Amino acid sequence: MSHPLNTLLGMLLRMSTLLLKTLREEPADAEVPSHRLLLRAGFIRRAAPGGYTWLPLGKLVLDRVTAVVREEMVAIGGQEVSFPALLPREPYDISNRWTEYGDDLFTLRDRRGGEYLLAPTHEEMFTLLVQDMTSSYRDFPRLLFQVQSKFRDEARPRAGLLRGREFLMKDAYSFSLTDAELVSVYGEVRAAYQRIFDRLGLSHTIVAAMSGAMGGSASEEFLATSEVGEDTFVACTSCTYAANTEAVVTVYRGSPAPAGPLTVHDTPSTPTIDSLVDLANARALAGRTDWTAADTLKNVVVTVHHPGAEDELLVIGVPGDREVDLKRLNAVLDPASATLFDDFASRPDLVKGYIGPQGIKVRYLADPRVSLGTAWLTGANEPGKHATNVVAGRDFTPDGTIEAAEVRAGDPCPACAEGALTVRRGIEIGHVFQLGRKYTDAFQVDVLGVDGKPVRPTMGCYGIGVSRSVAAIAEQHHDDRGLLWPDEVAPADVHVVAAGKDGQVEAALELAGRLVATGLRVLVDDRPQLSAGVKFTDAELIGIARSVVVGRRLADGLVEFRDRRTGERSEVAMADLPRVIRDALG
RNA sequence: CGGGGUGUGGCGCAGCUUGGUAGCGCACUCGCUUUGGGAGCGAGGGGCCGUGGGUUCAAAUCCCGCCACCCCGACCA
Repeated sequence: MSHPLNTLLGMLLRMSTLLLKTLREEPADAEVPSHRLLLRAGFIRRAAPGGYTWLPLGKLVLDRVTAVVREEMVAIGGQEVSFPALLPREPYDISNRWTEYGDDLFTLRDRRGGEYLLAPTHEEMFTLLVQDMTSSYRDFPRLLFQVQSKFRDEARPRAGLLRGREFLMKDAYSFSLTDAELVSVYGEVRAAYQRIFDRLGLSHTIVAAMSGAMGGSASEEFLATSEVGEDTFVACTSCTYAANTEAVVTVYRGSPAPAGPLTVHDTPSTPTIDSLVDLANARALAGRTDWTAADTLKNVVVTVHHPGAEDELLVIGVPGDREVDLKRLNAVLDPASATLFDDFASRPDLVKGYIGPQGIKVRYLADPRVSLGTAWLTGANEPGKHATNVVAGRDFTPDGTIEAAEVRAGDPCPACAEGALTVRRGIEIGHVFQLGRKYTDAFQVDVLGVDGKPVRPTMGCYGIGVSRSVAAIAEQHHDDRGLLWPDEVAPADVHVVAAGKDGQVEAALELAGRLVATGLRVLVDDRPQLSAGVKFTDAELIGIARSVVVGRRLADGLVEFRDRRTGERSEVAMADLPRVIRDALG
């Protein structure tokens, strides 16, 4: 319901009429802090599987976040457009993403049977638009963006806003004629992203990343540091290297010692690495009693699923002290995906527990640590037998290397000699990458160059999860009493609480009106017949950092000013309040 | 899609083992009192117990199927 004062510079929100219901109890369905608090404080409501309604308070925050993103994009020359979310199949067939995106794509048919999709991102449409509206080098470079709902049929939506099937995203695309120009635009967008996330109060790390289903190269992610984040990343203790674990490059800095001839040993009942190491030490295989899991070569069989094609069997060799990280594996295989193979009955040549790379009949990819000349204790491809001194390059030759082994804290940094990696978690709030000509090639976009010959533009692609950022902010800015929004995105500048019955509500409204007239955005708790305790608790839950209590000192013309961040509480004359608030807001 | 869990007024839960037609706290409505840290008393309103089938004189409760949601794993902003 609008209020006459909203026409002035500021904004007045009255809790007595606001569509708001705070929840005293924890919602049973919500696990992570942002989800719990946003529900409890009345910012969002679940409306569909993976879909949330933005309530008035939440919508204010969402719009503030959007405004920051928009400002910074415009500041670097971005031009805002808006595409339909409901799109026909054809462009996505041309880019092959109708198939590559797979089950994550929401598809539907119209009444004539025509096939449509709800767009997961808009590379195709931006590319077609630029093709349609440009014709020469004079039209470049261009940076276009939109802020729009995206749709992805996530296998498992989770954690409220953190992973929905419908979510708000800012997606931007740059079109340049030279690689150097792309690098330059990329740098500008990257810098704008840093400003955006700084303004949003999001503590984040920029990490090297894989480019995922969009294709391309030179990819970096902005990860908001958070324990509930779904991404794991590493950072070096002594240099600036940081990477998503998916993108970590394994370094092998050893130099293999000369090895004796390959020897096969009877090793009954040793189908696991642990049992093999125990037996090797007990029997002193090859005269050694210092065998560890790292001396063994573990060979893991996976089924690779290629979109729109036949499945393929693949064996991956990793040091026995490491697991195959399916997340990393899937990242390097993208758009194909892999699952562990377990139908060993159908492949007698693959002896479960005793597989070795020597003479193997399926495609074999090895961890970089399995480098030329290294010797391993591994399976002999016969039940109950293993072999020592199985040397890479002599006894077997992998079909290639693969980054699929788990990354661990303490692993050597690939970028510097002395550093070790630490492992942390984060929420992916932004992603920038140099897409290249994948889409301009697919749509054969050519424009006339200076020399009159056709030039094919190269693209950059830059995304920010806007709704997800709201959740990330909530994750980083809350305490045990509730949310605590950074000033830039708070639903209001100040929360005025009427505590008392002797005219405090009327006085609070009058005071709120005066603050609004100075341009402040004010949330006033003018709910009648509510105890002060309820109002204080709700104020803390909602999380506007500055509050003003109109209460028992009203008769003396005094109110209490509170700053939840500093814990400061002071008595202030009402006349001084606008200045005090301005000072606090900085 | 694999594993685990849960579906009972708006929210949080009990009842289910041992079938008998639904209850508690919060929220909501009305009255009186109360009013600076989640008020008190009294009187009320609101639920085809996720859904379809079965067993039974009788099903929230027992049996079978389905669906939804949450968590963990595999995919993404």
